[in-house]
Amino acid sequence: MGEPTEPGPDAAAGRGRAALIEDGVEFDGRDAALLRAVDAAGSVAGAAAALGRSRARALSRIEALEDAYGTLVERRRGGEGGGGSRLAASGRNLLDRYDRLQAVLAATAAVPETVLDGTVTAVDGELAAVDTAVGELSGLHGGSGGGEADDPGVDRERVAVGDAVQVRIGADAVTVNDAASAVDPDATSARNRLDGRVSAIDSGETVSTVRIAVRAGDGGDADVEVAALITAESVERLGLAPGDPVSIRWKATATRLVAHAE
Amino acid sequence: MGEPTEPGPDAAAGRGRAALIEDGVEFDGRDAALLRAVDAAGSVAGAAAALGRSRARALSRIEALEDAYGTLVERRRGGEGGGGSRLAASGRNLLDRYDRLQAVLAATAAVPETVLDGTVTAVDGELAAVDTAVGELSGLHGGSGGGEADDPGVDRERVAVGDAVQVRIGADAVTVNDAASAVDPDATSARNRLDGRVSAIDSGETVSTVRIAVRAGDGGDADVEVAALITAESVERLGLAPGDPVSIRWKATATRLVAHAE
DNA sequence: CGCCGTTGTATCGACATAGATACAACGGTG
DNA sequence: CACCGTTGTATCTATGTCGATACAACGGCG
Repeated sequence: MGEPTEPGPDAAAGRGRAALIEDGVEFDGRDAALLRAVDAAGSVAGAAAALGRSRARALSRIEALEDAYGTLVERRRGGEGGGGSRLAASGRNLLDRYDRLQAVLAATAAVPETVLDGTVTAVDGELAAVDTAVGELSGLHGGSGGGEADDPGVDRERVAVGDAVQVRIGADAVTVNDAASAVDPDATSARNRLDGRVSAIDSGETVSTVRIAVRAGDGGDADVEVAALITAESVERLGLAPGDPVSIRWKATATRLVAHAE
Repeated sequence: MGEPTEPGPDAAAGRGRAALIEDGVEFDGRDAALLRAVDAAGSVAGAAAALGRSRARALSRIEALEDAYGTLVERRRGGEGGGGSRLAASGRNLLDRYDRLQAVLAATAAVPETVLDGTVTAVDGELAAVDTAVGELSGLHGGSGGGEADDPGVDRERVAVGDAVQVRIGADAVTVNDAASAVDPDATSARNRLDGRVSAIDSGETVSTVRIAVRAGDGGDADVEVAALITAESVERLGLAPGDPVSIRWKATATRLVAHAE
């Protein structure tokens, strides 16, 4: 218990693919490309040609999507140019939704995460407290809406006291504060707080990954490293350098608990 | 430009499905269920039977996965009980990775987000500044790794000055501070900061969604509402009530820019 | 040595999905 | 009224995936 999993750039590595689901119909990148092509070509026929796909199939695919998502494409036959199709407003919204989902997925692949093993000590609604090597942390469990249609196995929505879980802390959610000028803990909504020392700074073009070594309070374990994504400007402004004592802070609502396999 | 998109609980709604991708091979919920069943049954044959799937197919699927992800299942034939299979450590890691991805996806579906339309005013590496109705915000663009295998259309990785984009702010990344005790801006790495007034509080069991109305500086537009996920305890501690002036703050690295579809 | 249940491997058919093709319907335009 | 390119609709075929089935190889155990 409380064994820290090595954080690292590859902890969240792995590209992914995401799809929206409504009424059992998946909207994936292929569908997004189709809608975009319709928008660009002004007709389903032109879109199918541009994508090298069958026109009849493209049309029936759009109809299948519309059965689940509502009107996506306004089609008109006959008339000027023989007719044509335009993206409906709701179709554009769906594309935006997909793009944002894609952006989130790309971010989780690109953003380092810190993963700590721990055991649940208390559950209060959507929130749970977890005992880890660096002390007690609190985070959200279950997406309360992320039910899996194709994962009828164990329900991994809820956790219970005593469960072994992984605590996932996205590096983009961790705020680094100067240890000296401690912020009044009552003036902010950020709840999880740890003190540590900067152990390494990975400088990117404009964004740096700062690794903070936190003393493992439990037993004589090695230090746990927590990653934080910080703009290079902030690194400069805070004058961060390896060895500096800092205080890190992140919101419980940005912390996810995942039921650990085993 | 600067038109605020209505934030709301359904802004990020929509269930999703995610899959890891390596070497063009997708690892999805079905594969995760298979690996979990192998772990539980101790044999591929037993797992296939438990899932009602073909044993031969299950085995060949595992082989296909192992071609891309490395050894996942340690298989042994002959011997006690005729042989059997165990999940390899790397297989367990892959399952954990998938579960975390799934948790992130479920979270994005459950967590409200605020979406603002804007135009890019400056690009500096992975970071970009965007002009919106509530002033200039900075955020990350592109996942630099979220390339889509099935989306060969426009490259939506990079943005350029002048591009219309959507700024996505996850409610779980927004920190609420008491307006009175302003935090020293130089002591923290959080970069985006806005002042506003609490307009509504959606109290959940232990987590509340606080909506903060921010005056649209640009023109006479209506106020923009930004959502923040806060633990109920923090709401209590800060003594938040509708009408209260607050200061909100979130990290540029937790802000995503999405190229807007026209 | 034979039994047993498993891992390997190969083959066949069912099924779903996609492309290919053909043709009717539509409604501005010349 | 004929022309045109599009939307609808139907049908056939190719392809890939999955289940079903069959059989050889393996190795501990009685």
